[in-house]
Amino acid sequence: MSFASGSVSPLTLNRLSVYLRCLRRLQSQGIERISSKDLAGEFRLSAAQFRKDLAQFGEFGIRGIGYDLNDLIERLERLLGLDIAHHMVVVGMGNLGRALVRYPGFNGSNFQIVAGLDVDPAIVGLEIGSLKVQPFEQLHQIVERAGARIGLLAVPAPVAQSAYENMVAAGIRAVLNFAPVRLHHHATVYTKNVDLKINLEELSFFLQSPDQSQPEAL
Amino acid sequence: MSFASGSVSPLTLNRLSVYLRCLRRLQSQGIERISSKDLAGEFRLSAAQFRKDLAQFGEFGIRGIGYDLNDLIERLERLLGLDIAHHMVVVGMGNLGRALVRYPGFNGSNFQIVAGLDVDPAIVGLEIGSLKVQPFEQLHQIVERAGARIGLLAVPAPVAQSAYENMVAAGIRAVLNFAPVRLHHHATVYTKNVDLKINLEELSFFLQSPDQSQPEAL
DNA sequence: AGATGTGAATGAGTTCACAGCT
DNA sequence: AGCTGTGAACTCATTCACATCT
Repeated sequence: MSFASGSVSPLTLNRLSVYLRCLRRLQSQGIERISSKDLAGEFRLSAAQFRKDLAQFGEFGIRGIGYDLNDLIERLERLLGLDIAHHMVVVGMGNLGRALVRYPGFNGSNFQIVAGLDVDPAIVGLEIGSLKVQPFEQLHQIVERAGARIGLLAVPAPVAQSAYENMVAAGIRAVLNFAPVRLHHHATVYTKNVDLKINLEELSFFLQSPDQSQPEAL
Repeated sequence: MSFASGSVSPLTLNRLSVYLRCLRRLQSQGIERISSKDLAGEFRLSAAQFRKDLAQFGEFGIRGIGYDLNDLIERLERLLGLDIAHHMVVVGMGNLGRALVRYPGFNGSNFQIVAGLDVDPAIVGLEIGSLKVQPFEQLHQIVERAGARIGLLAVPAPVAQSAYENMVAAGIRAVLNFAPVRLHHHATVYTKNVDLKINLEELSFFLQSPDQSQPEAL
């Protein structure tokens, strides 16, 4: 593989995930081949955008025919790095951290939570799902031993920055930040925010005008 | 208020939420006035973009001086509809639904979960946080009585569409969908997806090339 | 004929740079 | 002098329309 991954837009990338999901659904229905037009019709996507998105990474279809589902799915999975297992650690085992550990969507996926950590001695040692909460001090060893590269940051806002820095120091290479904070983030660690309140505030804004509206995207 | 809210980009809107958060932080530090340049410097924002974003809604600053924090915060809150209480219902009280109900970030905010519902009789009746899980059949009455306009959809993927339609029928006006599904959504209901796996797959992609990278945005 | 892959055209979003106010 | 508010320039993203291949 050899694409300057820094040059691919997150928008494109997130759509690839959506495409993949749609394709798998069709595959599970026994379908083996589809055109961009039919795919778009089925899932309200843009056929042109589907083709343009793929075009960044090579040729995937057969002119005059369409796309072979098995082939396309496999190539998209490789493209997104879903052909290898990703070990993740959860930092902060409050309500959110626990929900993440128990999240059934990870079963049968290539994403796996290998440890949940917390600083609070009252939480350390608890059994959550199949994991025992580990003390935060052991972050470095755990990350190293488990080969974890992804960290899910689920601590309270005031301590998020400090926890983040510990994660970076421990060798974590990508972070999903659930804390409602603008992290001062390390340049070599891919850091993405998932912020519930920002989404709610967007809904709140649109609730003010009682006209129809659709965001779409993601 | 009178802006065609349909014409405001979610990008702008989400940044307004970020600005608001940053401004509150400064306010809590006793600061009363700030320039766009200083704000940008403090929180790695773009000063020009900050001004442009605000410009869509009127004039907020004083030329030669900057912005009055109290005034700006208050106006942004009104703008986003954060001056009124938002009642929310959670549909699907599995792990995620429970975490949402217990989420401490709602305390002291204008967002409040007034009910959690589930179809599973084994879950109905459970006490989660300060709520007792209600049977899904009562959705309509609960929405009506509580004046809930926002719904948090936290059911398994296969039943998400059907649950969504029930929510729309019950009078919900805006939905945050946590299920990994492309909903066929109703035109008059503002529907937004929050998708953990899509975010992880984005991280996965970038983990493949070990160069530095930053997404930024939201 | 039919669907892909792609340059060209359009549209959206961001940054620049400065006029205008305090 | 300093900072806002904003048209103009630019960059990024999406859509169109067609040449190209099966």
